[in-house]
Amino acid sequence: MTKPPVIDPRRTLTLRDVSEASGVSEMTVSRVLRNRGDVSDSTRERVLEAARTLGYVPNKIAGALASQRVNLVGVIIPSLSNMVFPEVLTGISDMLEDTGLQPVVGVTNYSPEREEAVIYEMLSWRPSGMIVAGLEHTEASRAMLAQAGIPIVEIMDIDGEAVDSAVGISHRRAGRQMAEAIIAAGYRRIAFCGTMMPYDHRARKRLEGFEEALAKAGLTLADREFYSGGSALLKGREMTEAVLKRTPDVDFLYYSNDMIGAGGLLWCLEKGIDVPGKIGLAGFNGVELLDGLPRRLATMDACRLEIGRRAAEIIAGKHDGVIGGEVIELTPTLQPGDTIRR
Amino acid sequence: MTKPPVIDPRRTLTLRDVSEASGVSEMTVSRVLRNRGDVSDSTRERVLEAARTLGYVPNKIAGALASQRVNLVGVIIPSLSNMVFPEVLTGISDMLEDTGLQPVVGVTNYSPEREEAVIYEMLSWRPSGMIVAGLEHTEASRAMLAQAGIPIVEIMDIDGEAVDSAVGISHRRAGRQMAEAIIAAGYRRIAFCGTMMPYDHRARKRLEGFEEALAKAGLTLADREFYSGGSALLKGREMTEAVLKRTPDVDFLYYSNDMIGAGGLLWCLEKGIDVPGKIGLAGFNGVELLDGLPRRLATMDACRLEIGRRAAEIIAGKHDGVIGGEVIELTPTLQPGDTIRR
DNA sequence: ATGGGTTATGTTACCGCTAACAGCCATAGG
DNA sequence: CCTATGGCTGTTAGCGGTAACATAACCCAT
Repeated sequence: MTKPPVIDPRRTLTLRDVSEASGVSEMTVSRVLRNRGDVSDSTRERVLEAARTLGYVPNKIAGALASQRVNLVGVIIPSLSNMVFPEVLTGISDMLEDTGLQPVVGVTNYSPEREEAVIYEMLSWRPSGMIVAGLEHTEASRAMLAQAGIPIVEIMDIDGEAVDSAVGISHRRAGRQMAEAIIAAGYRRIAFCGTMMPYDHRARKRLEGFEEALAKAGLTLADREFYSGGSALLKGREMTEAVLKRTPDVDFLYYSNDMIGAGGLLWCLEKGIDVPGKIGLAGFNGVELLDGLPRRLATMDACRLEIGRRAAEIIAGKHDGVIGGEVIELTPTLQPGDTIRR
Repeated sequence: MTKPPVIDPRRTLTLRDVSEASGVSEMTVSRVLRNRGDVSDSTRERVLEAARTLGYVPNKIAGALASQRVNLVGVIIPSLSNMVFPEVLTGISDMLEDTGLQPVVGVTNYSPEREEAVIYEMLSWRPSGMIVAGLEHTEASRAMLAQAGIPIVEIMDIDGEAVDSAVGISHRRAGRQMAEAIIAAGYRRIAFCGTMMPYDHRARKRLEGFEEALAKAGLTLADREFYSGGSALLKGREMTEAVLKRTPDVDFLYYSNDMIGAGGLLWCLEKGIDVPGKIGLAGFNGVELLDGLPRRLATMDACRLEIGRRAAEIIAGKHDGVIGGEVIELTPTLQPGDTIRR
């Protein structure tokens, strides 16, 4: 004796429900809903009508399993509160807009272990491609990405070895370039303020490039100060005050990002310090926020939107023919603003 | 004659590969990898070893289809560049941390149509729950959410009708409360600066509540100014200047968010305007940025972290027993800062 | 030896959809 | 008239896992 068919009114609908409601096979319904193959107009109408009135939402899990196709692109970034990454995401979304591909974001909080877990989780959904911030990953992460058999694009940074493709700028060069501009402007007692996070490799590379250029000019950092956590704007103030108290003859402050730079700028202006006469300031990133500040902070644009676009392009382009292994270096432009002497 | 088994070294691995490599059935491998059921230590060892050396990553698509379980929670927000939403996300992630649930973010850019599309897309992956910002959705969106048979939590706002559960604050009440504080401080010529986005319902409700309270005191807005797009800090400056030029006797400016409020504050301080003596200022949100400003802007905390946490809690809690229909009202606290007379 | 209870592993039948192919009908051409 | 062609629809066999049940091996108490 078979169980009576219990019809649960709240169970989720399947193709079969739509097929029964419209009197055609499941396959035809599937074709209609995906706009595939030939279906007569009258049938299409009936199917769409049925799907609409039932409120049918296809099950992509089943679809993806059957078709071996997943329209997702994994995007792995260290943080959302940095403002840099949302902007990269915007670039990615823009470019993916009408490719049928969909970005899915994972956040690592600058932790390599967390990154490894997020990569594993993402790959287990078999995305069509992955975009990962940075070139530094655990051994296992690199192996997983390399094995995945999908296009991988590492973004933001190109100073290092890419698993597959890469789009970014050279942070080492960016640091160097800024140092050269500062030295050319006549500053000599130069200090650095930045993040202490051990895993912010890009900030580290900028500082390395910066010190490299200083060394070439026979200079060394006059002072340095690090922070972690808290309101970046406030930290910028505090660090600036600390450095100037400890090393009063400093004549330039290089910040590892614009937010703390802005804090420093506000503090200097409040104290009536002559910027850029007595002290020059520079940050990094070119954040929109700066437009509203009393004075334009010197900075370097990190090409965030462009990085997102190009990365997405690589993924979308590879959708069919797999090529792989491109490295695209973008060149940030130095925006001297009003905080470096001319 | 059968085809010779072509072993593609780059094809993605399946349970079968691990099972063959370790000499047990696929089922046992599955059990090991999910820590389910009884497996002897020696077998477990062998299986894990095999999986590790092969670099096997499970296929969650297949797993989800078979088990009818998906460990994803859809989170739908209007924007990532608002700083409010990343913070809500942080609250959600924190709370979901060790529930095995994973947030997946979708962005609507404040467009109801886009929201509808994103909801459809998300539901097609059959998530375990959905967290959606706001109470205003298209007819179709509401229907889809209601039909989905999963816990739905609408966040940020509670002034309206929820599909299922809701966690947020009353923006109408928040606006009213701020107006009352301003009036109590003796200000009378009060103007408003805010976003023009037609779909920022929460800003609208705050303004409605604000005007309501003004009316009760026999007052009306002395002026109003709207913006859209661009650097909020800069827009804050521009709007402030515009209002004060057009209506010089204004003695208070209420901003729809802290960023434009901060711009206004910086502008006033630069112009040497006495704040809060001649002009009072207030914003909304309690963003971290404010800590670094020369003066603390009056604002109201929107309970963003708490909202994220509570929403996640509802989703996670319902994982088993479905209850539904809770509405949690959080109460924002007014932070008078230094820009309202006392 | 028998039976009952563990513990550890294997077998079977799907989950909901789609690729690939098969079939059917009408029309057009020979 | 028959066959070729193309448009439309249906059938079959998985995709890669997991739930549920079946089985085997071993233990101990009877």
